[in-house]
Amino acid sequence: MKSAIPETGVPITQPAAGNGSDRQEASLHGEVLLRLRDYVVEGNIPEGARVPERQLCEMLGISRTPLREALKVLAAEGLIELLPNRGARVRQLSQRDLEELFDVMAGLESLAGRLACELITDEEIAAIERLHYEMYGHYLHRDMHGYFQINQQIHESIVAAARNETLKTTYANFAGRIRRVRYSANFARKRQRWGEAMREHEAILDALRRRAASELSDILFQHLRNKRSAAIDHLAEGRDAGLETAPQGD
Amino acid sequence: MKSAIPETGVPITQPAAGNGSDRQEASLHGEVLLRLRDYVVEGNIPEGARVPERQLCEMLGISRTPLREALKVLAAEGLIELLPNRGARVRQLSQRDLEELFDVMAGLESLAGRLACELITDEEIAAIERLHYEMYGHYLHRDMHGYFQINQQIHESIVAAARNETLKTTYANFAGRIRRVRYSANFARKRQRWGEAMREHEAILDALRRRAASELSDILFQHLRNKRSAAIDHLAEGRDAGLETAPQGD
DNA sequence: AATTCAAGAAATGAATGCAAAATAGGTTCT
DNA sequence: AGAACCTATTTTGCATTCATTTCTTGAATT
Repeated sequence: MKSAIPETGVPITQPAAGNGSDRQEASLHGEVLLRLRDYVVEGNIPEGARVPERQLCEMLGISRTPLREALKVLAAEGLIELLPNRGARVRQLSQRDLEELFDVMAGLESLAGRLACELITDEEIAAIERLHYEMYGHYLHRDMHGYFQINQQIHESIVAAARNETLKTTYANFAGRIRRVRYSANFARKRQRWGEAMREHEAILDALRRRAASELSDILFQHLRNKRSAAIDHLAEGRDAGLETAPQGD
Repeated sequence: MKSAIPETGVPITQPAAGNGSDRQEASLHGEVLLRLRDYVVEGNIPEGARVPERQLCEMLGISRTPLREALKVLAAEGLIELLPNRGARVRQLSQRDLEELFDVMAGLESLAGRLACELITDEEIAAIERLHYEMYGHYLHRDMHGYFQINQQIHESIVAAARNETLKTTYANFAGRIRRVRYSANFARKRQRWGEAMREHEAILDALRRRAASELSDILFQHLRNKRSAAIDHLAEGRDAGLETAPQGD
């Protein structure tokens, strides 16, 4: 059979039992939504692959009703797409889609920086500085993975400093959509681009210290724009080489 | 007796039959989603009011399954909230929520302006200029309603000029969330603020003509920020005066 | 008279059932 | 042999049904 889905079937026994994150959802639908979202975001289903309801139901140990509700929400979030009478597919992002998503992310981070300048505390800045130096260490050791993680923490700290939950949620949504690509995009960085990124980060910190809102906004946008280029280039190469993440199974 | 919903019950007979907008949704769920979203955005249900499923089902002439799917999506969009075992309520926006939403809108428009500078054509700018002068006419005649409409068209034109469908969709989503407030916020404009807004619009056009991305980004953000202040002030007054829940009827 | 409690009614959350559409498989025709 | 067509199976979309939970209402108690 053509099950595009690995049978990581862990039925929902207790709702959100014992996980650290503050997932409050008590309803089955909410639980399914969270699990499915993670499942898709983490790339467990190949891009463009069909997602048969029945199989997911069995995997999650629920009936189709709450599953279908969750699918509708995920579709609204842009993670999957629903083909009329043909079920759900994991959304396949075209190059243009990625460009658009990266630009929106850039806009959101740019906004976050602007807002952060208004209320950020010296302590928060100090925390970001510490992250920055930690990241610098990873840079020096050419530890790409560590660098990537800290990098993400820095950007998240800036978003958090914006003190805008709506922004944070929206940012998280978009981040989820491009997560896989983002990851590989970071690995795609050439040495040269890596050095650039470090310098940009220093400029970000500098602007943040001075609470220079407009300037920080510009720098962040440009920084993300550069990331976008790297990511798109990388993806284009990958796809040209024929390793598009194809619908496994045929 | 406690039906918060006016019985504007027009059952769904033909799916999206004969409406001009390109609502393609062939599925019942999609149709319900579009109708319900409009219904809520247009303020037909008072803020904070319960949205009984049964009543909506009768109103739309459908069963609960597709309705509940639509409600889940609307909740994900932030238009309504779902209380476990207690049904759906139209989301009531706190002052803080509004501030956050306005700021995110400001960020999105700011981004739109920045992106627009990259590819906008002279014709598009000319079109916006025409709108601007038309709006100026409304301003001179103190025609608030006309002014408001053109104003919105201008902002939408800028978003369109950004050539980013993802941004456009996201923008539309947030615009829907604050639509009611936005409207009354515009009416709240004092003469003085109105004049300011006109000047800001001129600055926007100027920056756009020069394709000055960063500058336009700043101006747009500030412009929306000022709108935000007006709106929040207005709302605060209204709520203090006790007229919180809203327009229903017209 | 007010409060508390309880039983019935109603509404929600989820599962099941049914009709229509799509897919797969085999057959026929060129 | 290959393409087109027709039928059987699967899958989807929606309605209906069932089980809990919440709300209502009325009676009993203090």
